[in-house]
Formats: sequence, structure tokens, C-alpha cells
Amino acid sequence: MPPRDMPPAPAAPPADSPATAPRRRTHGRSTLQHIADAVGVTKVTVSRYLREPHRVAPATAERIARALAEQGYMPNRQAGMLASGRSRVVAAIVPSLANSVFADTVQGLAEGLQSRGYELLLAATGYSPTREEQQIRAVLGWSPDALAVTGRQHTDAARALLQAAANAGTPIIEMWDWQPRATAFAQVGFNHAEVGRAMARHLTRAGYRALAYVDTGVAADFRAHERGKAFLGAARAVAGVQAQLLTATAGDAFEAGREAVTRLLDSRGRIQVDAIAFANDHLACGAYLEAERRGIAVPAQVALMGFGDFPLTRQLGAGITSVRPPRYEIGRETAAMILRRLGEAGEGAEEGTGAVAWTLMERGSTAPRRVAAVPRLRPAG
Amino acid sequence: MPPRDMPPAPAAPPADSPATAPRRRTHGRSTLQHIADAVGVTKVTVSRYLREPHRVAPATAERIARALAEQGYMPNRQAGMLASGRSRVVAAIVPSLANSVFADTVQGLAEGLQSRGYELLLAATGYSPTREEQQIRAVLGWSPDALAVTGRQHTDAARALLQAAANAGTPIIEMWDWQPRATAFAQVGFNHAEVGRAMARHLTRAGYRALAYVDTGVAADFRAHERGKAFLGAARAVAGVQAQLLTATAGDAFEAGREAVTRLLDSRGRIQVDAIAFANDHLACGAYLEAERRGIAVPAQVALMGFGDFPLTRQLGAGITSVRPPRYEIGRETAAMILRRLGEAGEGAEEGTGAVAWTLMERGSTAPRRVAAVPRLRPAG
DNA sequence: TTGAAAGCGCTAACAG
DNA sequence: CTGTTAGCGCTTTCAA
Repeated sequence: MPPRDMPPAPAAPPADSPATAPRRRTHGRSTLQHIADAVGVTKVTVSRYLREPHRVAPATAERIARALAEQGYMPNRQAGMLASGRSRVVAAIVPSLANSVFADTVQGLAEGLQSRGYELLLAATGYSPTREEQQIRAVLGWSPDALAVTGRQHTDAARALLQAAANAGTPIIEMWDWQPRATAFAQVGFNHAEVGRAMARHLTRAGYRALAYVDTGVAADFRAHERGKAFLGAARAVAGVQAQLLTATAGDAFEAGREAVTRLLDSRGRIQVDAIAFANDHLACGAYLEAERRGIAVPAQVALMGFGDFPLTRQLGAGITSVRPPRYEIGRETAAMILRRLGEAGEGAEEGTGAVAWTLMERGSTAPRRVAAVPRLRPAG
Repeated sequence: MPPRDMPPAPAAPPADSPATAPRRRTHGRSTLQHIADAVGVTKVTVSRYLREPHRVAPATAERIARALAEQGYMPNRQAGMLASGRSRVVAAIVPSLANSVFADTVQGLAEGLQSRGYELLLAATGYSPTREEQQIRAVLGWSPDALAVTGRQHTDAARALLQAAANAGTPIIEMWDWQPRATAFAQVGFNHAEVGRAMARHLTRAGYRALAYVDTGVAADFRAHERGKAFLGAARAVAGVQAQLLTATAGDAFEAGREAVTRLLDSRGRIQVDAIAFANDHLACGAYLEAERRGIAVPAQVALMGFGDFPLTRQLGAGITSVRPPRYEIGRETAAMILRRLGEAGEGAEEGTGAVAWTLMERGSTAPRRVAAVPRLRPAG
């Protein structure tokens, strides 16, 4: 009874289809109708088997299963989405896939989502707000069940698109940032101003007094700018501490870090600050290599710290102090929050605030300065 | 005449729709029908305006344009795909987005494709063949217009899926590898055996005689294994040259590179080979740092070379010699090949072989060995 | 436990 | 230049 196993060539005219007009074009793939014809049921039953197997008679189920396997059936997601209105797709937009920081977040997202049968649609903006707007527009065309974007800075048009989607019931999550005052959308991340302050505190407490923050040359890395601003504010608030701001050149981040160091040298080639914080670890590592080349001791002559906790920070010298952002955790928590809002909540279904913890990884590059180096800060007696 | 501008709330029952049965559920988004109602035409005209604007009367066109903007219309891609049978989506499957090598390829792909209005659907396998199979299955459900995968090693089932898709007319491209004998699918990449041989040749010509190849600990990085195999073969074919194979530990690649160096030390802490080639630059850089820590001079006591041309290779010591793979170019050429096969060929529409050139970047870490170091290879006189 | 009917939003002929 | 007709492959009531 089960007919030929050639997928797209049902032997007889399908009972359920208008026998008069032949199928217009079939893309070579087996459809529910083909399976139904092979088994001798209607496509509804096959569809039901696929979604709620227990609601189909065991005997029928078995024959359907066989036909499915024989024909190598693969569901057409477009059709499914169109009919059901739910896509089982979550879209995520990140600045750059080449940045390992976001790659880890995406990894966490993918793991959390794919375990529940959701597909991940990914787009990168290259740190360009207008490109982000385009990408938001593009992915919304896919009717994702949810959308995760990076940060809280968007063009007005992008914001409008997000707001419209949110109003239509699509969960929108802003990743990698976190503000205490609730914003228009859900957030999963941490507060970058807090990190900037913590970096300043770490250096001042270790006894450093002449500080610099080297910001990234990437204009649209708003979070790095925010850390820098907070760093400077917190540093300058400490008595006896000076702090200056530099902006790294664009291009190769290692070179930019090297160059930042050379810009901080005086005419006799001596470093003018005693500690430098960087917007990211690439810059910090480049700076370390330049210091090493010039015979500037780290941290004896200058302390260095970065952000991102890249593997290389553990390899250079006595280690470069860095802040470990919860990159993977942001992805996981975003996935969890999306699933919750989609009503797919697991056990611990409580809605969190979306705040995720970061850690300051203290390494040799910011070892406490010897007291002798800051004599004037202690009372003479 | 143009009615209210509330998108999903057409004032009157749509002229073109069955007025008896109300729309079942509308996802809050404006549809072609809404626009048509607002303008007073049928949805076909609106659809036509979207695809072939010049075939619509200027007056109508302008009113449609206005309605489109007012309602913030966004096409439903699922519906479009289902109706047209073409998705304007190209899927790509890479081992890892965290690996900058593939990130660049994806970048090239995205640029080449998005300029022609194609969307990129991305999936990562984590270097797992079974995961690749799952991902292939998943993305094929989206009916992509083309599919690019990485490498030529797939599970049998994956190969069958690809073959079926290819038979159904979907262009399938294997990226990052290239075999002279045509394989089942189109290829865009380079020959890794050739690279391995070139690496061996580079070292032996520079006068190194005791070689090692440190392969990656990632079991499914077949291309690295291939380079290693060819490296050993070519090295051993040279008179007086010895070559051994090591496999790096898994985990942090810098640490693995360090560890490889320690494994190559004799009991007195002296390095037993005079040159090491690595499966990738992370390993090579880790090795350099370990050599530096131990006071082993590079290249005087040991030469090092890697693969990938990562930025860090330009920063350490006098530079680490590496092979620059055409990462971005592979993406671009894959895009071009796909567009050609999809009949969207641009000017230079000739089908190439898909072979893309790599470059050996010679740096200080493999400077030619002084003659004195290999005395026994020259005739005593 | 299964089926019939209707329709998701859009495109593709073919008329007019 | 515009409309009519007929689906794309699947899900969803509602009946049987």
C-alpha cells in the first residue's frame, strides 16, 4: 500500500487537492500532501502527528512516521509561520560578530534558544546606528517572535520600529547595558558607568595618582564612552588624583594601544602618568607590548588595565588587569527572559531585573604602588 | 480620500476580501490589503508598485507611497517567499563565529549578498559534524536560495541533505577548501595541503632541519590536520630534515601553544627542534610568549610560524611568520558565485574555479638560519 | 481519532 | 495601467 518512495511524485492525483489544476510549481520537496497521499490520510492528520503525536492513532502514526522518513520530509517553515502567525525565530542584532565579546553572547543566546526549538536570526551592524536601523527593519520582516538588540542607543526611526514591534506584542530586549530607571524596553546587561567608576577606584586605591583613560576610536561604541566618562568623574573626585582622556586611533587596536602609550611620553621618553585604563583589552595589550619594547616597567612605572578579559590578558607579563563582562551570561539571560515572555518559561520562571554581574580580574599590571611613590599624600609625621 | 492613518484598522470592510468572514487574526501589522484599501486600488497594484514601480501610474504610485509611509508598512517575507518560491535568503554555516577567520568570511558574504538584496541566515556548528548536520537541516527548512557550508567533510546524512538540495536546484558551495578534482559541490577556497607544503618549504629553505608541526586540539578542524599532514610529508622528503607531529591540548589556545613548547624541551630545558609550525596563530603566539619567558631566542634558537595572520603576529618580537588565508575574499567570491548561479550575475559574470590565493607573510620569527647552525649539511671542505 | 473548510499575506499568470 | 483568479504549504477552528 505505501506507494513509491520518490518524494515529489505522488502516484495518484492527491485526493485532497483540486484534481483539475495540477500543482503549479513544487520546489522538489516533499510536502504534507505527499505524505498524506502516501499514507492514505489527509494532510491535517500528518500535520497533527508532527505537532501532537499522541493525538494520532498509534497505527496511523507509525505509517506516517515511515512515510516521513522515506520521503525525507522537511517542513516548510514559511508556510508554517504564515499559517500560525508564530515564527519560532528570535532575531538578534549585535555590533560585530568579529568581536569575541559578542560572539560569546550570541553563543549563549543560541544555546538557550535552540534547546527550546527556536531558531536564531543574526545580524551585525558594524557599530553603525544607521546600519542597525536597516538590520532592525530587515529582521522584523521575518516576524521574529522576539528581538534582541545591543545597547540603548538607536536612531529615532529604529526606536520607532522597535516600539511598534513592542506594541504589537513582540518582546524587545536591549542587551549589554542596564539602567536603574526602566527604559522603554527590557534590558539584560550591566551598568557601564559603574564599571568605569570601579576601574577608577581600583587604580586610586592601589595608590595611582596620575591617570589616563584611553577610549576606543570606534565612535559608536557608546558603552566604552560611558565607562570612560564615569572613570574620569570618579578619578577626579579623589583628592590628589589627576585624570586625562585620550581617544585611540582607529584601525588595528594593538597599534592604537601602542600609539596611546607613545602619546603619553614626555620629551625625554618618560611616561607622564602612572596608570592607564583602556576601553578594551586589545588596546591595553598593545600598550603593554609598547611599554615592554621601550623598557617601561609595568606596573612599576605605569599600571595598565583593560576591559573584556580577553585570553591574551592572562599571557602578557604578570597579567593585565581587566574587567570580565558577563558575555555568555548576557546571552543566556536574554534567552531566558525571551522564553519567559513567550510563555515558555521553565522552572525558575521569575522575571528578573536583567542586571548581570561583572568581575574585576585583578592581575599583576595594577599591583599596588609602593608607598614611597606617593609620599605627599601621607601626613609628614 | 486617504483614510485614517492607523495601520491595522481599515475604516471599511476591505473590498477585496470576503466581507462575510472577518479577518481571523492580524498580527498588528499593516498588510498590502490595508494599503490597497487606503488608496482605493487592489493589493496587486500595491504589490506591483513595490516590485516594479515603473509599471504603475505615477499618480497611483504617489498615493501608494504615501499610504505605505503613513502606515509604516513592512512586507511579510514569509508570505512573499511562499508565494514566489524564492526566499532571497542565503544560508551560511561556519564552524564558529568566535573565530575571527570565519567572521571575516561572513562579513564578505554579507557585503556581497546584501548589496543585491539578499538576506544572510547564519548558523555555527562549533566544529561538530553532527551539529553541522542539524544546522543544515534547520536552515534548509527556510528554503534558502543558496547554501554555503564550510569544508568538504560532512556526515553522510548531511551530505545527502546537501545533495538533495543541490538536485532541487539550490546552489551549494563549500567554502575554505579547494580540491583540484571537482567534488560534488562548488568550492571556494584554497588547497590546505599546498599551504602545508609551502610552510615546510619555507622553513627548510631558511635552513631549519629539526621541525615540528603542532596541530590543533580541535578534532574537527580537518583543514588544519590536512596542512599538518602535508607539512610533515614535504619536510621529511627533504634530505637531512626531521619532522615530528604534536597535537595541542584543547582549551585556551595560548596556553596550548605554551605547553607545546615545554613538551619540546629536553631534560636540561633546551629546545629539541629548531623550528615549529603551528596549526594557527594563537598557538604560535602562545609558543612565542613561552619561549620569551624561558629565555629561548626566536628565531636564533627556535623559529616559529603560524597560520591565519592574526593581528597579534605583527606585535610580538620581530613578528611571527604566518600564512594569510583569503578570509574576506572567500566570502566575497562565494557571494559572487552564488549570485552568478542565481542568474544575478554582474559584469564579470564568468564562472571561476573558486580557487582563491593565500600569502605567506614572512616575518622575523623565521629569519634564515645562519649557516654555522647547520654545519653537517655542507661538505666538510 | 480524523477530516472539511477557511485562510495566513503575498505573487504569478493572464485578461482587460 | 490595473484587476481577476488561483494558489504557495501549513495551521486552525469546528464537525463528524
